[in-house]
Amino acid sequence: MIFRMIPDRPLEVLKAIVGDYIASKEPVGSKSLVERHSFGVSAATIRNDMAILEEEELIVAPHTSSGRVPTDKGYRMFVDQLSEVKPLSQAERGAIEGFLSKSSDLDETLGHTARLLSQLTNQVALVQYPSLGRASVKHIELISIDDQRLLLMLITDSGRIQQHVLDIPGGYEAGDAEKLRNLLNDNLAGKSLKEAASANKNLGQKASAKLKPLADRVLPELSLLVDANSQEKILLAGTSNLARRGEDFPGSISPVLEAIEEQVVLLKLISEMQADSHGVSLRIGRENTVDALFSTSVVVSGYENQGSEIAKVGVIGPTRMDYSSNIAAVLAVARYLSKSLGGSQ
Amino acid sequence: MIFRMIPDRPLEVLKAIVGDYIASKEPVGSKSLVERHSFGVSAATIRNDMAILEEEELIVAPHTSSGRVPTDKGYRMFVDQLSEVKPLSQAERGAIEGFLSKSSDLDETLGHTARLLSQLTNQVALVQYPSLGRASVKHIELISIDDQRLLLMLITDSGRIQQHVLDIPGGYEAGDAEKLRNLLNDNLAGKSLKEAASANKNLGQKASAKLKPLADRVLPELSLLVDANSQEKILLAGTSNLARRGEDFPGSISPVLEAIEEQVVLLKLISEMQADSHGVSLRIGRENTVDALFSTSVVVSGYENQGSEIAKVGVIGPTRMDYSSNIAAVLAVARYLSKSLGGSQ
DNA sequence: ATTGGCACTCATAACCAATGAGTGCTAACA
DNA sequence: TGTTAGCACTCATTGGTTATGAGTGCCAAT
Repeated sequence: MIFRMIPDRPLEVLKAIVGDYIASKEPVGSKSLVERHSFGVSAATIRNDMAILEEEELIVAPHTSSGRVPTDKGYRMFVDQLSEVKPLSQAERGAIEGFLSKSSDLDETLGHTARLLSQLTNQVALVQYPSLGRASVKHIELISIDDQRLLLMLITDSGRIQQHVLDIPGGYEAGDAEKLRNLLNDNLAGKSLKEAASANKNLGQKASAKLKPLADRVLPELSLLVDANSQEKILLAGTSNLARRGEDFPGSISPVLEAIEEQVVLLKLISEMQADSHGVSLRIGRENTVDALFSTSVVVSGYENQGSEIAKVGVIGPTRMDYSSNIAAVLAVARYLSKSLGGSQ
Repeated sequence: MIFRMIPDRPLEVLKAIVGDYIASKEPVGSKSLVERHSFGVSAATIRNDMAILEEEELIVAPHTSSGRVPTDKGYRMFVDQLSEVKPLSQAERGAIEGFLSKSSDLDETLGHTARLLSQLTNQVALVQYPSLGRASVKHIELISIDDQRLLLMLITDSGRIQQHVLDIPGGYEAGDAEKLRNLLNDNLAGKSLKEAASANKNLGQKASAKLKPLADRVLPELSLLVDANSQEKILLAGTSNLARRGEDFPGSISPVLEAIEEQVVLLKLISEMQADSHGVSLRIGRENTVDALFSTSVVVSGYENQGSEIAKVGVIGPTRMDYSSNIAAVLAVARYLSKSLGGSQ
């Protein structure tokens, strides 16, 4: 919603301010602006333009007589204007290619992805585990731990492995576990988790009388494993990057760290974010619903498996970040991650 | 190695200095010392004692005329003198009891442990995954992902689950995977990983001709999974606690964060640490071999499964930490973790 | 619409003096 | 010999005062 049309030059000035401010960390004034860019007009003219921008709350002066700093709204307008993002360097492409070349299991892949993204952007990287929402059952395994314990495992098509140790108070027979395992796989394999959850409920009846007690114990636990909401998970990497940018945060960085360590908060936040036409979604400063993140921006993009988005990757950093390169990096990593998963699962 | 015997009162003074400094963050002077403790002597006398301590490099004055601060050596002497540690509060005991009541799988247990310990101590908590060094094979599983892919899983008696996705370029038959799985379990289950690794090498011959190609592909990968050194892993929690204590670190906390995020560094460090008679081991300041950790102290203790130590838990924080309560917390958590694992695996 | 000129603001840095906590030393004392 | 009081000295911290200068807003001229 743009209430007033903003003329061209002021918009260019905004871009210049954002660019200079990101580079210098210093509020930028009209004079330094004209000497660093070739607007072809004088500082006074730029000042007039800046007055317009200030009127629209796109920039603000920290104190009466100092340079200007972009507001959240200013950053927002800046990124919305951003038509093409800064392409990655050859070295960066190389790094991405290199890391995904080796096929490995999901845990490793996501772990590497997180590290890669944090190194690429010098921000905190976040990688969400594939949501169980759209996943389907690849395999179910029941493994005997001892005579009173079973390990229940669920493997989804996205490669996620969920496991849980079950106490079977009365004990069980090895053969029964084997039979139940087969029963489960025959009935649930290939089904989406939602289907599986409901099918699971009716499965108790299919079980033979002998199998019944064990099934009654295992099936509810399986339902728990299948419960998508309770199984969301996020991987973080490069939190030290936050610390290095400590000056960018008003008080201390510790509330920020706390917030992103609190998985629930972060999950809620990124689940609210809807990708725009470029496939990327950002929250700038106070657009974040979480107080502790009011001075940070979050950039995320979805990654896919078999054509449908299964989770998100992204970075989180100070609002004063290089949006262009961060967006590029997030997009590239998301794309490569999709490719890597699509090819190997 | 104590070169000179230090008389009793100066030692008491050292304890008082450490205590006051931990509480106040301020260098402590002779005057505040006599008024907060009842030494029964005057400030001038305390000053003489302090001169002795300074002579021995147990304390140091930040600037010519200011209170004194313990050196690493001073902290070391302090903790070595520490006969009994501060017992945990009822609430703290409750928290520990509460958390371990619910049995769950290893991942969850260790995750909870890390969070618990970080909350208990307000420091960064670290929990090492059970080392594979002394573990034994509980179960091996081969699960079909698709016709060119197998998921190889290794479950140890400590509850650790290692997995890896294998490409089988030529494809394989479902029956063969099943047979190989049985062969592996029959020959390796119950063996220690070291035994398994060597037994594994000879297993190729036992495989029937038909099984041979698949076995040749799987067995080396299994060896990799069994390789104890490459599979070490550490869980961290509460890194935001470091940030809150930011003032305690000279430059920035970011190098510290970097160092502890670098698992290899941390693993090397804690593997060097040998528990003392109380079951706890600490590195104070420059005793740490890692430069970035020169202003931190590390407190670790081992936890056990079936009577033998399998890994370590601990905390890491500024040298100016409350050693007494942190040692108590680490010890208690390690003990309860041992109990929890011993009872459930 | 653009520009040069100008008065004004205000954060920052520099300098200075006052304060006071804390020390080391010495001489007296038990 | 160990302890104490007294005293001169150091030096980080604080507060106040004063430049400095980057940057602004406004206005009249182009």
